[in-house]
Amino acid sequence: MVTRKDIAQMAGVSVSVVSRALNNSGYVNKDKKKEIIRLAKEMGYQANPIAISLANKRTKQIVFYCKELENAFNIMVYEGMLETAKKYGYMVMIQADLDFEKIKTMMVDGLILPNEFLAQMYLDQVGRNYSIPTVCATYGNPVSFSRCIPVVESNAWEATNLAMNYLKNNGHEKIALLMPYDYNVREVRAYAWKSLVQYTFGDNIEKYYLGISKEGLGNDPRVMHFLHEQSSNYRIDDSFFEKGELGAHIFCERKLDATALITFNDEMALGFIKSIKKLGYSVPNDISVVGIDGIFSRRYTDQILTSVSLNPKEQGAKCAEKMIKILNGEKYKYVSHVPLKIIEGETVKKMN
Amino acid sequence: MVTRKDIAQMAGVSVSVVSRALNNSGYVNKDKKKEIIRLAKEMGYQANPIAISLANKRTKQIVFYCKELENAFNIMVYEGMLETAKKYGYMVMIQADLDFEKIKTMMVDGLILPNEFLAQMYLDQVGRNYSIPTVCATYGNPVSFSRCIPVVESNAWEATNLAMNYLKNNGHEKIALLMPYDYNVREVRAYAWKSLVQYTFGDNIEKYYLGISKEGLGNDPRVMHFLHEQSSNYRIDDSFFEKGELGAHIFCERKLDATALITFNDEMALGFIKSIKKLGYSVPNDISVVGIDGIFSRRYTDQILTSVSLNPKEQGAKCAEKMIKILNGEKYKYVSHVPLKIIEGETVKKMN
DNA sequence: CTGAAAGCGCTAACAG
DNA sequence: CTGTTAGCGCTTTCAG
Repeated sequence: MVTRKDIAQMAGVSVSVVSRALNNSGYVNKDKKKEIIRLAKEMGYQANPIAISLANKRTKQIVFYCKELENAFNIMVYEGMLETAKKYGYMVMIQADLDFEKIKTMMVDGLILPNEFLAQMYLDQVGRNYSIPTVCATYGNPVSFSRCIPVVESNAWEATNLAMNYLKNNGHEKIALLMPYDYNVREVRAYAWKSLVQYTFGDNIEKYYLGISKEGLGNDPRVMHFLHEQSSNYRIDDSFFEKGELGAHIFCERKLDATALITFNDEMALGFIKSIKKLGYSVPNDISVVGIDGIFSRRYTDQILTSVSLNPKEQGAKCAEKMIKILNGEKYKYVSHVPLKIIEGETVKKMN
Repeated sequence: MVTRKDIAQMAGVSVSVVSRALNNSGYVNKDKKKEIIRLAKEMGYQANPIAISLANKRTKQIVFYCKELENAFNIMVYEGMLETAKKYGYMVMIQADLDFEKIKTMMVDGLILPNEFLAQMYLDQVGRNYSIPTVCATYGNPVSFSRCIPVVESNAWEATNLAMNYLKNNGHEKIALLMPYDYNVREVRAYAWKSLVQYTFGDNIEKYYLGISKEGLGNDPRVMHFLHEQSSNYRIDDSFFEKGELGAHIFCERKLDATALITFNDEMALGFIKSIKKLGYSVPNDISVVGIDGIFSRRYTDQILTSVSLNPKEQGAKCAEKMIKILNGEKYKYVSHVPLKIIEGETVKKMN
């Protein structure tokens, strides 16, 4: 490996001069500069990024600490970061091995977390005696770290409201909710839905909440194979789709008279739609479905899924932007918001 | 930031002793060692990975240089790497910004490339005057770098043969091929298919090759919007699905009497199936479909897709393993192979 | 405009 | 067993 020292020797100058020439900083004789640059090229010189980082105390690298990469949503978030960070000369890498200890050994300037739950875990596990500039993508869920980590929020509460409004405007009254959690879990989509359907469903409300989880379904054997979930530190979470499928069965069994359904995310919607059709329902004639996410798998179904987009790409972009502001010591807002929008598909029936 | 020097001062020893204690190397007085470790914890010491890397001349990091992350196949490859590398104390990160120059500024020990085409581009663009241990996942395509980069091959030629055999065993004779390339492009699936159907189709062979590309379809306006493809350095390649959809239309227009179709990958199969059903065909009654990949989106369609799995996870694992052998200076095979297998789904009709 | 020198935080002989 | 010393490759004063 050729170093600046080698070039200096060849050029008959000192390393400082070589550094200044190559970095375009400080005074260097024009001719010498040219010669140095020429030599560097000729000798195939490549700056050692590690040495630079050690001296500068910054790496120009940011890590996105995210598992569940099979979920296109996260990829879209990453894509947004990547583009924005690039503009500022930063690189963003994905690190999917969720070993929090390992994060301390990473050569990066900052850390971006994909949701508030992970942020909470992170703070609990390593937050005490370790700190690196951190930004978190959030979804409006109630968490306690609110004041510790700057966030970029794509509000799932609002998203649920949007979905509800859209369905109501299309004449739907009885709207069920499909979730991967128990009825009692504090989740913002559930809050939004509950407050809006309370009057409609009254005491029956819980029936219209399809909570696909061990707690929610008790000993239902069909849910038991989702138990593997907690088992491995890193796993392909392929269960949203399956949970959606199971949701369809439960929907039938409960003989729900809902004309529409909102799902936790698009993946669950896809699973639900596949199974509900097999069970003899037609989408959207018998049941309308609205997902939340806005990922491109929406297109996979026979009818393109109607979804509330959480705008993952913009969220990612804003995360990167905020991170870079922090690293540059610039002013930044503690909380920023990402606008949402309905992406109309073909899974909602117009009742009016 | 507290350093080993600080700890040394506190403990009244030299940095070497601290280093030896913390690294568990060389002789250190037992009591002093304990005290040092205690102090380190108490003072919240965190080793600086950059300094360690500079001194050791290795980072214990590997980069997987891969765009098209929205394609679950690549994610599965990554997942395999991740797990294997972890066992050996290595981290694998994804870098999706395909700026080859940037690769030189990365603080990693090795580079894994996702396919032979990218490897070719890499060698052409930066291979001359830069070199870092590199491993490439390949698919049996004819490329010229064979001697420069160790590869882990999941052979798509074999996969195509497997698919053909499977279809033949199920009584299919006329088997079409759906590809994202022109008929004349050198691609290994096409080779395999051509040699097996030549006798069946004779001069008509080209009709049964559905090549969804600008060159293949000439001025067909429906293919024109795929032209954006070359435009950006990083892009979400969402076009396989759409190309599959277009493939269905062309299939109808050509009034093909094929009873089965093999597709370049699973994504294309999903697109094809969605559209061919809209055009009034039933899958698998009117047309059987076999994909190549074995990704989990297979499940999204009403009938689970039958596919030849290229075993992405194992391929990724082997890539990581080979890389680590190289880095450790151990012996390794230049070419390794990944076993393939048919994953039966519901998209192939038994004709016999 | 240039070069010597100190330093980034850690490793690894090697003499004691 | 311990401490000194000389790096790793680059940056950045600061005196000349």
